[in-house]
Amino acid sequence: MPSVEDKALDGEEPLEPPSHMPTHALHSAAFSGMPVHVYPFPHSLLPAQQPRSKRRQVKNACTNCQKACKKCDDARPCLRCVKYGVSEECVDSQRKERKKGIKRGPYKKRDGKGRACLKHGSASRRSTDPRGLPPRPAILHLLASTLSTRPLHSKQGDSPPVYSAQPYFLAPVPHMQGQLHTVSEDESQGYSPEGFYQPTVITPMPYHPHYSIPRPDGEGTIQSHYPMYSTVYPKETMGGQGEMINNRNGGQELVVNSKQD
DNA sequence: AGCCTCGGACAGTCAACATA
DNA sequence: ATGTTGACTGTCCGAGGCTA
Repeated sequence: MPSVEDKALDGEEPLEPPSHMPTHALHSAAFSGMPVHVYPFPHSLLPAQQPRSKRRQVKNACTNCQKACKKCDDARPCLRCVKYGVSEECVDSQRKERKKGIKRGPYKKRDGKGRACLKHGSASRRSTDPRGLPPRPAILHLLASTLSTRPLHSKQGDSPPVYSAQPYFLAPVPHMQGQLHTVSEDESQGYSPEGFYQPTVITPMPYHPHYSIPRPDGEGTIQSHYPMYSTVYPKETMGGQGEMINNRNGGQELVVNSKQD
């Protein structure tokens, strides 16, 4: 069973998916002047052809994560090592040299239908809905900073991390029910019979790439470039070693010394 | 509940091969 | 020279077991 903290690290399920339509709104809002409630969109009702976001792998996991077969990240120390207080052991694993000179048989010709490689056929698997449903337009994507989840990519020296949006839908407050966009029979196939507004995409707020953690000496906080995970870091992991630097995102971050003399 | 282990699916890489 | 293919290698999901 994956532990809760691994889930938190993974950010795969930022919110517990409701068993059916949610009964309470996350919060209220106004959309196009209309009062609405914002609900997390039930995963079970997400269009099946919506691709499950492709698993993204880091280029090089640290030795600890590699050993534990757990998700690593590009930062050093990685989140997992920081969490377990082994930041100083968080080093890139060595990659073996690729074998060379291996002879290959003749190639199978493609018959003009996409890639022959079925082993990597995730794209074709995702492209069609098993129910034959037409593609649905995007459901409203709202990204609240407190609900933001995991980076699609996050790499030191790379562009700032991009975070995926959690799908939400807007529903009118109860007295507005009569103004619902009603989903046609065709549209509703495989989806909630309950109405929701015409799919609308709100551009996500840019992810704020910093979070604060208390300094070990109690003097203020430290800004780092990880998302705000639910995990609570043990105090000893900060250890007092390391130094504060200004990062390129305009904040400060703690650089942990890998070795102490 | 949290942590550890580990089998195996998945993803990325890149050299061999094909072709313009 | 450039594109394609597929073998190779690494990552990490997810299930099961163990411990506190």
